[in-house]
Amino acid sequence: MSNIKDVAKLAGVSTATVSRAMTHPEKVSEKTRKKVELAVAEVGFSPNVIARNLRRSESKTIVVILPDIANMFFADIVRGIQFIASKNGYKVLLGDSVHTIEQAKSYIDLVKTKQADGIISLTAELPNEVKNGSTIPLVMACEYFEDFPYPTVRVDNYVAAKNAVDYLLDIGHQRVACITGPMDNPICVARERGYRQSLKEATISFDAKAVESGDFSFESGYCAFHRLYHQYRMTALFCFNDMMALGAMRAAFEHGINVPKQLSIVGFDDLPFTEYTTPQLTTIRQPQNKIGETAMQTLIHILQGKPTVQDNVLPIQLLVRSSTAAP
Amino acid sequence: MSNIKDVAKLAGVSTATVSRAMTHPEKVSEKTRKKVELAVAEVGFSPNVIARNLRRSESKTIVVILPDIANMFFADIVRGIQFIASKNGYKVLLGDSVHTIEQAKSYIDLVKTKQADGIISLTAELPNEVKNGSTIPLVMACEYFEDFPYPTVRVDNYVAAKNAVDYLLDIGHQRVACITGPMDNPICVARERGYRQSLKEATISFDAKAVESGDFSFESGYCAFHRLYHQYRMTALFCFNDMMALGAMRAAFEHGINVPKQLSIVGFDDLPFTEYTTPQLTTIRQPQNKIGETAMQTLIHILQGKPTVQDNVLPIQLLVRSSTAAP
DNA sequence: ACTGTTTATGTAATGCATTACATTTATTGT
DNA sequence: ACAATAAATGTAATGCATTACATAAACAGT
Repeated sequence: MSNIKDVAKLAGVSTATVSRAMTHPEKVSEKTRKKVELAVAEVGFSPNVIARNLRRSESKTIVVILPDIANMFFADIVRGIQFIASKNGYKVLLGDSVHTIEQAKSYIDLVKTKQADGIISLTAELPNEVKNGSTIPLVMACEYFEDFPYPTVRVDNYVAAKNAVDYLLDIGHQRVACITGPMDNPICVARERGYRQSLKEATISFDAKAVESGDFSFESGYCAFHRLYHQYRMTALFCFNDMMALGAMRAAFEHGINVPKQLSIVGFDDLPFTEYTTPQLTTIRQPQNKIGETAMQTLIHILQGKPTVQDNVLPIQLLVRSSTAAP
Repeated sequence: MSNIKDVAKLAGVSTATVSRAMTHPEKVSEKTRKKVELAVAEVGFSPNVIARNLRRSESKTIVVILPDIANMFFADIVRGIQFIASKNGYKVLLGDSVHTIEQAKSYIDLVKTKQADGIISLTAELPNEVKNGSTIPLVMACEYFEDFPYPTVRVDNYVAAKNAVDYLLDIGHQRVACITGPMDNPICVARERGYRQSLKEATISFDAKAVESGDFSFESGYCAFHRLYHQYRMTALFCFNDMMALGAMRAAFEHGINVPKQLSIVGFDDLPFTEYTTPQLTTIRQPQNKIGETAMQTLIHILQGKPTVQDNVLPIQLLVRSSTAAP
């Protein structure tokens, strides 16, 4: 492979001029630029980015840590990240932490070893050294935790959950059950608050029997439904994510319960295939793409030393489809 | 950040010794190694990988080009790739080409500029310079095309399709329709051959009215079903992928056709959520994870200059679930 | 004790582009 | 036409780890 010296020799100029001609064309005379361009084309030169990175001590690469690459929810977030990243000359390294802090750490180390400039984390399962604050350029998307020292991009989970339940109450439901996620997750805590607040405002008293928790998986939704079925007579069910909603829907189907005629179900996330299920799932749409874009934009600002918004809260949207109806 | 010189000074040895102590510990005396390790810990040194990469002119990074990051089908392939990659000290850069050759090219350029060591492509939408053969270390997974000059990892699409249709015929179907993908795709050509061969062996004559083509999307499956419905009386339907199968299922549902009682449907791919649909989809499982692992392993072999298998064909599996039944 | 080998360590070149600083060339003003 | 300023280009140091080669130290054999 040819290097900058070859070009310099061929063009009859110094390497400095070649470098300038390529990266700061305005600092070089028209004539020389032409000569250099010609020489570049002639030898088919493209700069060794590793050498450049070494010199500039930056990598123009960012790492996205996500807990599970197979989770559809992240696909559009990653897309948004990539869109803004490539627009700004950044590459995106995808790090599947498989829900382990150790893996996450290995990705964070890429920043320490100058292989990456910053991190966008889609999981709160991070090493403590990071959680407690560090100098690493990091943006958190979706997840977050108390006293978080990094910029965050997320939706208002409280409001989202409240909207969903408000809607169910609005169309006439009185007995609204709920399948939550793991309650050590701040997101879930916020959603549960929304659920409770909505009931409260409708002067419906909270019933612990109406709430079961899952772990965001289809199976856990399926099981939670069975538990609910035996302890609470509901006409509507709000699930903290779509996978659990689908699990519940399956369970309902097996009990011979018609959705939405006998039971309305609302999910959360708007996974890409929820409109392909039968019935199509009513759900809360998170602006995944926008979340990704905002996170990347924020990270770029950090890397450029610009001021950043510490807490980006993006709007959600209730998508009413055919899994809900009046009781 | 500390560098190797700091460590060398603190340990009272040369930088060469520090480097050796870290990368080839056996070439250094017990005593010195201890000293170096101590010094490394003391200053919190981790080698600047960019500098190392520059020296070694390798990046220990590979790029996965995929046509659509939001397509679930690729998730497990990427996982398999990442598993083997990280086992071997490689990082994985994910490149969403958004079905454009231009984007693909920009990822391939990463190899030319030494930012990546090789490519795994999950799409055949590649620039011609690559298609016609080049010196770039590249492995193709799933897709392929005629006279392909790179190692390939794939399933036998002919056999897979034949298995699927054989199964439908075995359980008693006589009128088996088919929704194909784009017929300029070698994969689809192979699958169609399988479909035809299966019919032929059962002495059922091929009927062009029984075949409609889609573009692998849910919508195209939905539309193709409508067309088929009006031109062919089928009791079973084989779709070239799961998304189209789901689209067809929805269309059937809207026609009041019960699946599987009145119509059996078979998909292809085994997307992660096909077991969560109602009814659960009978489909051909591709060993996605294994495909990814094999592709990465093959790429590593190429990078190490070892001999490689040119065409890796992995076994498929027919998953009989509840979208199929005897007519 | 002395030569011949191993083994350990150091020296310095290398990979390549970038950029501060120095020098040369071109332009402007009088 | 000459000084003064601006613009263009060159020189060489820099980022950092690696490794071929050179030297020094340790060990083995007689």
